[in-house]
Amino acid sequence: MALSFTLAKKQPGAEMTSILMIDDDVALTQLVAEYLQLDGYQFTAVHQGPEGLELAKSNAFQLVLLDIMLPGMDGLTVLKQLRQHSYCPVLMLTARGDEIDRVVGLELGADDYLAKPFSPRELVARIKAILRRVELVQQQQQPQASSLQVNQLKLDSAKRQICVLDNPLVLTATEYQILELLMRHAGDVVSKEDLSQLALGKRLQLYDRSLDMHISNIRKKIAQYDEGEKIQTLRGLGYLLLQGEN
Amino acid sequence: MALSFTLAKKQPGAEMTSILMIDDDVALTQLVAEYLQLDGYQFTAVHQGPEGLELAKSNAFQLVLLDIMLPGMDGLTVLKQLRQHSYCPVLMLTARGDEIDRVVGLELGADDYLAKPFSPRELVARIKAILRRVELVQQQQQPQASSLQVNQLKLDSAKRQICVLDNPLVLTATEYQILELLMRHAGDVVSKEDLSQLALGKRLQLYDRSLDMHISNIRKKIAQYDEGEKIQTLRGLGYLLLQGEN
DNA sequence: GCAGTCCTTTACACAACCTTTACGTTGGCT
DNA sequence: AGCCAACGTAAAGGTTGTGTAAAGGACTGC
Repeated sequence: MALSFTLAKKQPGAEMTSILMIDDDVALTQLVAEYLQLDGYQFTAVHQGPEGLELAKSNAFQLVLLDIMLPGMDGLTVLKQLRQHSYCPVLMLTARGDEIDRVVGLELGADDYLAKPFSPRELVARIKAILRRVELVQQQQQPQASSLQVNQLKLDSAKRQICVLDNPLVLTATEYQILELLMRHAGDVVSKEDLSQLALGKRLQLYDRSLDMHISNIRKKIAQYDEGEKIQTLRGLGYLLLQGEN
Repeated sequence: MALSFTLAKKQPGAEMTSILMIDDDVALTQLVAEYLQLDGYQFTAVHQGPEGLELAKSNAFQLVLLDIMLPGMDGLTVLKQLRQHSYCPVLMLTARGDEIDRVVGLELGADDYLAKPFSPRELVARIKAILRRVELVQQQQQPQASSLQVNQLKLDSAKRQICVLDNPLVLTATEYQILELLMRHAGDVVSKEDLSQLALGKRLQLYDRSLDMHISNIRKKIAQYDEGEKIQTLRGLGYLLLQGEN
């Protein structure tokens, strides 16, 4: 028998963001529960691997906090099995300095990691970063305007071309991706982390300057035709293409 | 997030693109259902081989997602039997690193493969790539202008001849096909993958340089008569015949 | 068989590209 | 002011994709 799925309608705002935590440390999960509920998240905690895996696989959660040191089923195993079914974002919780787990975890498809002990504030910040990025990605999957204009910049995504004052820019594939992202979010700050993951396809590492170089090169190319059109830097936050009058 | 999603419009009144998924993993089919419906596709899932085969044979679907590991009837068997009746495009879903299934599948006429676990984003991208290519093929089967001119190049498809500054080029069948494709899409980037599938009739493999050689030979032949008329390379993207003034 | 034609593979050179390095500058902080 | 982390960018380094000659196969017609 053929099953046809109809899409459950998602009301904006009606649905809370649900977070699942898989960690055997009950006291810790209670602490985290308090903080996340204060921030308006729906929170669920389980203390065993298999149980957590089942819940995570249900795709009922927008994010999973996964402890690596778990009794019974190892956290990395949980992650590996989860990844067979779901791309639900996972934030790993590792013992301090456990470099190996961290690397393996990221390779298995974790979205971020956080070393224990962590401050609740930092946890919330990481969670927000992941969720914001997921939303960016989903936005990118939506059909997008094939052409748009920001000040003197004109984007033609069918031709993969960006023009400044009607002069086509000669951009590399990466430069094009970065500039397109900035244009599609003109007026918003785009963080370096987001740019790196979406355009370069890798997490931003400490002392990684390659994104800065791409921005530098894009600026140089734009400046050939228009000295006024500038990518703004917001120190510590990211980059911004100003929308509207200069 | 906005609830109302606009569909990527094809022709007015054209029916929706229907996709059939044959996979025993119910949770996975539900996840895929959500994503594809968000993208405006009509989606149907079945969990058994024979049932899927029947549906696929009905030609009611523009594309079939086919899991290789199926209980009852093996995915490769389904594919083989489907190919006796239909040329409906098939995207195989294989276990990671299952090289053998992949190769056999492509030989049996699958259009692409995707290793599990995959990200919904990647799945959508692959689907779009296949559908775009299918559209290109159908476009080619339509009656097309029997002659057209791009800069100094003149195509006479009745004679299967292409002239540069009125000098007929001596092209092999493959070279003619490639150049015709580029001319009919002058001004657009044509990916190496598309060129390979449409002109050479095979998927582009890693380290496969034969397309490069054909391009090289075509360039040489064109250059005999006109040094200015050039096939442009867009690194990592494909080739392009510039339309209009040089 | 053999020659001819065509497609593909191999091999090497090169160019484009991305990243890293290194050093200079800026801007927020105490 | 002085410090320090973040940023700008030129130059060097490493990687990858492309150009192309030449060799290797596959096929055809004689």
